[in-house]
Amino acid sequence: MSKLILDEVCDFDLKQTFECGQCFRWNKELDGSYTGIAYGKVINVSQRAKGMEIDNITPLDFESIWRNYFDLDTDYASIKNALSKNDEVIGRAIKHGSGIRILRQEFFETLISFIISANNNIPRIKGCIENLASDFGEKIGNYKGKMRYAFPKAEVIAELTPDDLSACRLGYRAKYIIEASRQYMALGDEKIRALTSGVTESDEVLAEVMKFSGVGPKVANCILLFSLNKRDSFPIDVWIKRVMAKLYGFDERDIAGMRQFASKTFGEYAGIAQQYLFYSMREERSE
DNA sequence: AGCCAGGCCCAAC
DNA sequence: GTTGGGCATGGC
Repeated sequence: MSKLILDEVCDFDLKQTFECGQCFRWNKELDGSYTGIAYGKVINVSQRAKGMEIDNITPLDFESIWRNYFDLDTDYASIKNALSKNDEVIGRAIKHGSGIRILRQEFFETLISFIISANNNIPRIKGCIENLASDFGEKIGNYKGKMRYAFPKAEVIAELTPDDLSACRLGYRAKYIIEASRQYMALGDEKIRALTSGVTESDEVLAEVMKFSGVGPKVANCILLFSLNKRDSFPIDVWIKRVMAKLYGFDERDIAGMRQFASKTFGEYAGIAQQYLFYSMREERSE
């Protein structure tokens, strides 16, 4: 394990990317760097003037895992330009979170994490997921003085009972994640590959993902956006309802109207636009 | 203390 | 197909 320095990574702000609500296993260190876990690995990332520095990584892992995970081959500058060109409101939202990148997260982890996210708040979601990992995930090793755990495998959660999960404090969601894990196992590798590979149309993937227990329209759209590479997905939660009401004058109950507007205005990048809106709205709250 | 949180399920229209 | 009540837990 060693350090890796990446110069010239554009449009990547660690705080904005890790604290925009898309991921739950990245935590800020005292020095301002972030330590995170994905794909059974733990790395630490520091912001540098023109890029980033990564600790506890191998060059092979960078190429096979992290380049894709951080979406480094996507040109966010051109996406931001395309979005701003047709709509000046989104242009202002982009200024708040111009360094957001949409991570490409693992399917099963994203599925379970966003089932847990329903009617829940981000600090508690993170706590629940850490409980799950430390109770049922494989040990990765010690890093910065703490034992680190991978996200549990589907085959492990599928065999649990709600009682086994009581210490994780999932509340009524425990039964959903057990059932969803069983459904995931029952899908089989081939079907899962079809969903994750990107060959299937968004509508069809959405319908398939919504079959999971505990997954409704909002959670499904998050899974498509944050894991299944469907950047046109537009998750609508309470924060997006608020920001759409405030910036575009929608009635907060008009979900269908918002979805239609997002598709028409933001097109294939609706999900990325959604992240800028979400982040700008939450920034405002914390001021 | 009480409202709220990256909503979903299920029964009743 | 749509609507509304119920829901575990704990952050703020």
